[in-house]
Amino acid sequence: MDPIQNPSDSSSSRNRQNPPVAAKLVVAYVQRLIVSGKFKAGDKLPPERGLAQLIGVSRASVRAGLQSLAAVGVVEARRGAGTFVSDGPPLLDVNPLSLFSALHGIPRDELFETRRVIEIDLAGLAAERARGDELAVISEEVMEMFASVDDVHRFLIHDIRFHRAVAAAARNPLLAAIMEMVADLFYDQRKRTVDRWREAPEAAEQHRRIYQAIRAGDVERARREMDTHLGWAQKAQEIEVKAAYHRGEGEE
Amino acid sequence: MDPIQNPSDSSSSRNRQNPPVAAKLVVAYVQRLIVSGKFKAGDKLPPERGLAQLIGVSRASVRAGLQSLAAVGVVEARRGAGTFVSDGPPLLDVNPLSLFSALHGIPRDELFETRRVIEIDLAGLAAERARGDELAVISEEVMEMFASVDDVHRFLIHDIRFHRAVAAAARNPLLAAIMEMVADLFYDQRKRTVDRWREAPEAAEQHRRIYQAIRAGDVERARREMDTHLGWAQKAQEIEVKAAYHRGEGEE
DNA sequence: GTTGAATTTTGGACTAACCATTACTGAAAA
DNA sequence: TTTTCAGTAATGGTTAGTCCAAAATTCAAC
Repeated sequence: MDPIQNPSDSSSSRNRQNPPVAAKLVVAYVQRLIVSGKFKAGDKLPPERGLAQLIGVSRASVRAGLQSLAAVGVVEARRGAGTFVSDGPPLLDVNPLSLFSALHGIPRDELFETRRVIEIDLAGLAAERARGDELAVISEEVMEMFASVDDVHRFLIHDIRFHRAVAAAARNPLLAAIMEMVADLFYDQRKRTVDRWREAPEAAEQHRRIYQAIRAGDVERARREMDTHLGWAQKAQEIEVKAAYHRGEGEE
Repeated sequence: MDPIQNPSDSSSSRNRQNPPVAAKLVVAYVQRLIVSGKFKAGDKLPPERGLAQLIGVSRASVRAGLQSLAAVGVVEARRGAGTFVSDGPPLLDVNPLSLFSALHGIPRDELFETRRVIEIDLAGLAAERARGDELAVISEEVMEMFASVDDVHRFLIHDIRFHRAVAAAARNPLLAAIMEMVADLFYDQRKRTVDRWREAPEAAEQHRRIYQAIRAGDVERARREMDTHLGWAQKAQEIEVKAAYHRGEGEE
């Protein structure tokens, strides 16, 4: 057995108290292999039992470490198959922002403010950088929105995809990931509060304007249209929530 | 040993409700109690053994669930004391963005671009909203920076705190949390690449300018100064990294 | 009343199993 | 030879029990 586990925690992050260190070895281990490039996105990492032996801890600790990595979306476990380095959208499992908002009672407008900060710049960058294929994706989503003004659920899906497509066109995956985290909160809530929606045509129109500004490469206009759209969406959602509340659906 | 496992026993009294996962029950359980307000920030939640019985899963599963919540900073466990709902700075344990950048090979300038998007707005908001005590904290950090231009490590600490103080003054905890995630990437690297640094006085001066703009409530100037500062910092870091590389320290 | 040593509580870790799903292997069928 | 499919191995998910170490609590001694 390992009586002493030399806590040479030279890695990044704040060095917590040394004593309760064991499962963090696993996190550090996997983290190092990812950063050093030995594990790339999509790769399958060694089975838990193997990792346990490699690192010198119990399988339970390996699982604890992998659990942490999975919670922040770095890793993804598939029963029977293995544990893989996350490939696609790097999103958090337990969206911490949602808990965060619940804990600190963040008002809706602060959340919207955050979204505006990020998405306005995203729109501006998209106007600068979008290529033909990226524009095509964006415009398709607008088209689909117009085609589904009567089906709120379907509309929302294309709404999400539109913003995601704009983020992709901005060519900054990091910003895109952040946007998705934040935007998650809203769509999640809207799925519950909205069933009928009279404003869909107006929303589609606003998205169309954003698209045209991006297509024209007009950075300022793209930012402005996105700003307008999000401001409008904020008010719209406030009304929705109030209505839902009055219908007795509350917040839960 | 038992040759046959007799799975047809099917005393499905409390059988697995869902084939997929059961540890998520724990996450859902705690999550619900937080959202519903039964657990507030700082509260101590039931001991693992108790939770296990309450929810009806093994203690190992409880630990798995809490591990996930701890990884995203919702909960905090203190050995011997208990597990508490996170109170103070709500930051992630692992910082997924750091892994994200490693995985997708995000170039430094994209990271800086992200930081600029967020921090410029943060500076603008701070200029709008900062109160006296918040201004005091910011100015103190600038002061400390001037006082430690010869001690790079100490300087960096106050650099971090300055940006954090600005974020606090912007009164948007969500944006602040995001900024910290992104900023982490840089400070983490700089701690390794920088040992001597001739530019500290210039950096301190730039921070001073940002502070004064915020204090004056001049939104546009605050944004401009922050923009300038981050652009300068980006170039400075590029030079540092090259120098470190030439010294043979590489990237790792 | 304060101190300080036992005792209890509680999270951290380990072991040793079993289960459920997925992936793999290889022989029979086409 | 190729396809199919049952059997087997690999692998993550779960459980139970045990021990450890740090923190909190209790309570006797001063």
